[in-house]
Order: sequence, then C-alpha cells, then structure tokens
Amino acid sequence: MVRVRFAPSPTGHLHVGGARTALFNWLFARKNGGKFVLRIEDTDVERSSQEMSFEILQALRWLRLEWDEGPTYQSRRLRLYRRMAERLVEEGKAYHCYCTREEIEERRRASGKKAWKYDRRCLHLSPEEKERFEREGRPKAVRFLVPPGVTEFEDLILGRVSVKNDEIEDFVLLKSDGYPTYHLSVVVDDHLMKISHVIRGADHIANTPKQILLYRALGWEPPRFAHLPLILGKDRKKLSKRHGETSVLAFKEKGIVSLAMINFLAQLSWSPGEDRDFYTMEELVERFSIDRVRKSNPVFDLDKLAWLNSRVLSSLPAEEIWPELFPFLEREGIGEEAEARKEWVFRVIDLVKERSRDLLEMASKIKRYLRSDFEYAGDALKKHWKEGAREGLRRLRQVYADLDSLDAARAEAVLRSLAEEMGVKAGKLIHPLRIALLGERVSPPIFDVVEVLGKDEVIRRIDRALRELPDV
RNA sequence: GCCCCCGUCGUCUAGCCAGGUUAGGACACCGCCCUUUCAAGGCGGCGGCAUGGGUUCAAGUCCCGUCGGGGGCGCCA
Repeated sequence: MVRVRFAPSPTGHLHVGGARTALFNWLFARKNGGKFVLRIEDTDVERSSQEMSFEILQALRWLRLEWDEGPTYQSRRLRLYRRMAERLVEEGKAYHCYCTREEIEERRRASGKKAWKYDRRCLHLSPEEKERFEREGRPKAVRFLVPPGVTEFEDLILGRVSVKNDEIEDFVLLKSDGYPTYHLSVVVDDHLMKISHVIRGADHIANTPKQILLYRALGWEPPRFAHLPLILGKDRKKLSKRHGETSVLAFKEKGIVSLAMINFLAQLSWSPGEDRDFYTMEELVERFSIDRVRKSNPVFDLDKLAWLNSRVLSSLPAEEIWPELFPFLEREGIGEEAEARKEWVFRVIDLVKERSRDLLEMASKIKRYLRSDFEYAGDALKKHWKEGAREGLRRLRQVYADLDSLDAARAEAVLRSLAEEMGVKAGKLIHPLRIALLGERVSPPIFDVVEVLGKDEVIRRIDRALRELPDV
C-alpha cells in the first residue's frame, strides 16, 4: 500500500517549492492508488503559528491537492517522541548531552573548522561528572550515537547515495526543552503513519542517512526515498524571497488560475515526454511517473507561468473559470451584478478569456460589459475618434435601430454595406463603434461584442458616445 | 574548507537506463502571413549536447578527470 505525506512546517507561507513537493506526493499517491497524508511539523514552537498552518491548508485546497488523512499536528504527539528518545538512551543507542549551546559554539570556534562535529564529550562523562550536572540541574538534550560504517540508500530519483558514517555527527534527537528535533519526529511519525515513500526536496539528501540510521536503531524498516531537485531563481540560487514573491497564494492573488500553477509546477523537473503544453489534473495523474523526474535543478521562469496561465484560461470553459474569477469580480465591485446575470457573464467570459493573461485582467474587462459608465480610454480616442467618426456612428445607430434583432452576422453585414454606401473603409465605422461600446482601443471581435451586449444596450452605448464624446 | 548531488538552446524540456535521427518541442526574442483592434493561430529565424580524455565501426547517450552549478555541514524543519 502506497502511503505518502506532505509535512510542511508552519513557519512561513507555502512557497512554490513546497507546493511542488506536495503536488508530486499527491500525484504519486493518486497514480498508485495510495493515500496522501498531511502532517504539520510544528515542533519549533518559536517560529510556528496557527495562522500559517491554516494558510498552508488554504493553499493546498486552492491547488486541489486534497488529502486523505490528517492534518496531524506534531505538537500534540510530544510524549511519543520523548518516549522513543528515552528508549534509545536505555538501549545505549543515544546518550544525554549536558553541553550548552555556548560551550559547543566555543569548541566549534576553537577548532576553526566549519565542518566541526560534536566531540562526544558527554558520551564519555564519568559517573561523578554526570551526577554533578544532574545536581546542578543542567538541562540535557538527547544525542544519537552514530555507529561506525557506511549508510547507503537507493533514491528513486537520484539512484544510489552513499555516505560514510564518520561524516555524520551525533545529532540531537531531543532538545533540552523536551521538544524533538526534526530527525526524531519525522522518523517516528513516518513509521507510525506507515509512510511507504518519502518524497521531499533535495535539501534533505544529507538528512536521509541520519534518518535511516535512526530507523535501524529503532528496529524499523526505512521507507523508500525520492529527492526532488530544488527550484532555483534566475540567479541559480535556491528560490527565496529575494527572487520576488514565492508564496503560492500570492500567485492566486495575481490572478493565476490553479490549473496553470499546477501544470507549471508539475513540469518543473518532470515531463510526460509528449508534445503538449498542459493537462487536466486527471491527465497528469494518468501520466505521472516518478522515474521520469529529472535530477537537475530547474529555474523558476515567471514568463512561462504567465504564458501557461493565459493558455489555460482560454482553454477552460466559462463555468470552470467562474469560481476562481468571482473574488476578482467582487474586488471590481461587480460581484452581485455578475452573480445575478451569471449565464450572460459566462458568454462574456468566453469572449474575453482568449486575450486575458490573468483573472485580474479578465475581471476588469468584464466590468465594461456589465457597466456602461466606463471612462473612454485616451489612447483609443486619440487614435480612432477622428473626423467623420461621429457622423459614421450616428448613421450606424440609425441602421442598427431599424433592425428588429442584432446578431453578429447581421451587425457586420449592415455595417459593411453602410461603409460602402458612405464610401469609407469598414474600419472607419468599426473603430468608433468599439470606442462607443467598450471605450477601449482593443477588444474581442466587435460584432461578437455587439451580439453579446444586445441591440438595446448597443443603441444606449452609441447614444452615450454621441452625447459625451467631443465633436470632431 | 569538508561531504553529497547535478550539468542538452537564455529558460522549461524530449532524446540518455537498453550507443547509430539534419539533436525535437515549448517560453522569451525577431520577421512574415491572417486580420476591424489586440490576442490566438500558421510559417520562418535566432540559439544547445560545459570541457578534456577513454571505450567503440559509431558517443548527447557508457567510463574517468577537469571546470561549472546546487545543496548540506543547527538543541531550524
């Protein structure tokens, strides 16, 4: 039974790297008929917060990475970790360490080496010294006694990874304040939660041998590991705040649609090997395979994400765009009206989606269809509100008013014959019409706009333009 | 510094595991076409196997070195 987990630490926003890790775990679970478990690693009381936990869940929901179990909070399982740490001490596989941070820092400095490892001072404490420390009430941590040898594992992505144990220091399992370190809690929980595959970022490669050693010391079978290449910024450094916004929810705010985000993340380090730009969630699950994940670090490319977003947007049916678009309509102050004319707004969405890069842009475009009190754009007037524009529009109003209905084909036919009659190019009528209807220099094909607005509204908007625009 | 990992157009990638194609696609950029505008779309251009050696009839693909890049080296996760 495949069981994977996503185990974020609620010390910050869910960033794109974390989101990709969650996505790959989710895809792996869905692909293999397994379970996707959510666990919140909040053992760092100083830096963890409720709000961040909540926000991370929100982000996962937005991405539609629904979890099957959890969230489990590590902060509620502290007793468990303490018990395991003591068990290892009793079995001689770990030991109490009374050294303070300051003492360790001092010895590290004295050695002059960055790669200084804990010197095992407390492993060799005499019974007297130990008793004295206890009497003094010195706080003690629990350190793992790293055994000699070599630790190897077969990574699903990287292949065989091998580390000599003397490269590994006696790492802390339990802090002196009684909280477990990451190594302890992650191993205990992954074992107890029966996690079969640990899929995580490559920044954990060096942690893996430590954790395997821990599994063995506890008499447990380690899971399989897969380390995903790290997402890099343009400067090829690990992606961080310095590279601009990296929180996934920030992309949501910018009007990125979740399917675009998903496809973008899925195709960093992974490719189904087909000549296609994006897939539905179902298609991704169908195609996903961990052994098609590349080993090298990809660079986060905003241009590509923006392009994907515009392509996904224009491919999606209006009713699927609607739920994600709605908050942006509200922000434009047209939420209620849009809701009331939902079916009609769907038609407008289908009209504007092709040329919207994001939901922000889409919402502001839709506003011009819903409300006729827009301002006429200066660049549009400058370019197309010229001599003859007003007269053409006036005559166009007349022929449109005489028709009993106004669909795109008739609107076009009538306009073209009027242009011919007036001896001008169709553009001389089309551009002023665009200004009258939407007040902008660019728009979807204008006769489609005419059809969607309907005859009455078209006449009203032309009248407004004739009334308000300068005489030229 | 030490340890681990990686290296195909500027970027994301296919091809590598099971050597044999003019090294394919996409983003970005530049032209042209389409066209009522802007997109989209179509056609074309630009541009890459980091490097040296080895194995082989044949190396992007297998092996080694070099160089370059990344990560780790916390009582953070």
